[in-house]
Amino acid sequence: MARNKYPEETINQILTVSLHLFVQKGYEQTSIQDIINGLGGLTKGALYHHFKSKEEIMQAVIEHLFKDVDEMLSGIRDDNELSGLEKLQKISRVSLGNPAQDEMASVAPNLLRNPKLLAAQIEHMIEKAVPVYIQPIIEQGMRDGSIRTDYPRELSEVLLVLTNLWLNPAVIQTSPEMMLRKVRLFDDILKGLGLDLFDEHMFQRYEELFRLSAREVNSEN
Amino acid sequence: MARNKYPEETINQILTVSLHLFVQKGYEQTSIQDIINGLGGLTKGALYHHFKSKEEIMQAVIEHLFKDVDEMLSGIRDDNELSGLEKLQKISRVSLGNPAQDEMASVAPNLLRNPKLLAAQIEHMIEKAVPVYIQPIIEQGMRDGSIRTDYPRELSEVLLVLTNLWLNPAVIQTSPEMMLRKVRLFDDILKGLGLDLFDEHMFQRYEELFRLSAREVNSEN
DNA sequence: GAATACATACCGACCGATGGTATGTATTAT
DNA sequence: ATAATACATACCATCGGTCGGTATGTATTC
Repeated sequence: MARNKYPEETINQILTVSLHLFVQKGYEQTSIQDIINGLGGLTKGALYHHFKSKEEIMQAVIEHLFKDVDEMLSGIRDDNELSGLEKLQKISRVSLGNPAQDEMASVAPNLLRNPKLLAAQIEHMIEKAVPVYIQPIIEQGMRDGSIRTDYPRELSEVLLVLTNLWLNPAVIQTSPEMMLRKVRLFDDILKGLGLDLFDEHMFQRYEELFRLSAREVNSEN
Repeated sequence: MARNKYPEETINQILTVSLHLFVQKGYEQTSIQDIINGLGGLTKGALYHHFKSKEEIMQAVIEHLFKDVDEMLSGIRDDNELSGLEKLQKISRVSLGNPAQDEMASVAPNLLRNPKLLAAQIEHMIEKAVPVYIQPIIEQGMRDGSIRTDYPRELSEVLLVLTNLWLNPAVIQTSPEMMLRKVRLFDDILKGLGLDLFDEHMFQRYEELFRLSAREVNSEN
């Protein structure tokens, strides 16, 4: 293949193809040859010129995968108009608001069959999302009086563990009915901690989703 | 190598060696040759006579790994002397009671570096521990009046997700100090749900653990 | 209680595919 | 012109797995 004047394009293509394969077939089940085959003429030498190992490709893919959510979180964190609580509300509205459209979930239907990706998500959550975004927001909430807790760090972790793992259908497959029940219990838990993240509007979305799916099941007869 | 009159011994040896390697180096990083090398003269042919793939060895190892905890859980579940709540209390006493001695945690210090094992644990939790043990116990508690909830299934999942993932130092590495704070927040969450799982005695253990570690840090000067 | 028939435990050479490397060549930047 | 870069090609050790074969066990028959 002819040499590309703009090697970034090549790199991006490698990452795009790899992302698709890693997410579809799983990291371990994707061979370097699979990636090369999806690259339209590019060869192994080219790939190993840009990345020094399969693992490094994975790392780059992960980074790219979390870039969007990181930008969303930092945008909300740095919004000067909102209280701590309002920021948390906004985050849960965005990340739980469109249950079907979550990029990660939509492409990786079952993270348990993709353990490497699952571990990467947990690691990102603990090493980055909690200390860099959620915990600072909660601490702001403690200062501005919108959130009251003795455990900012620990509460951040609980919030993310529950939303990103327990409420994540890519980790625990969940029917719309059960998802509605889960969200209600989640709301109970948060209310018990003095946190009020959800408005009626959000429940209505899940209820609608539930009613839609129920109708589908009925119409299958 | 001479033929073994009791082939179960051979199988058990394969499983023992594999468990050690999988847990120490990780599943993907353990080669069949590694296992064979640890087997004292047994060869590849023998190994593949007893197991048809590396994956099947992993499955057998996992099963063996969860046998103990399963027996503990079913024993408590079938205890006719206890209320539902008392059973939950007993379970958390046993599984959170000796933080350092948890078999799984002690052998696999970092599950994020062993994603396959992590996924297996989550799967076991959702597919078995919740529906077979915890949920029935909670439903008993609803009948005998010791537990009040509208979400037996969902509450079971939350309990296990928080204890087995969030409170699991093999998943999220945690200092004794932070572990104490986590357990306190966990207790707050449960109390908010009307669940009272912990007695003072348990907190004292974690506090003691904390004080011990603090002294260690001081004596390092 | 031999002889026979079959099942099981194990051996070790071999296979294609895998992730990775070494080296060569053409193109671009300086 | 020359150095750096983008890519190709040939090659490597190791990987998980297969297969034909042997030795040793057990059950059945005579």
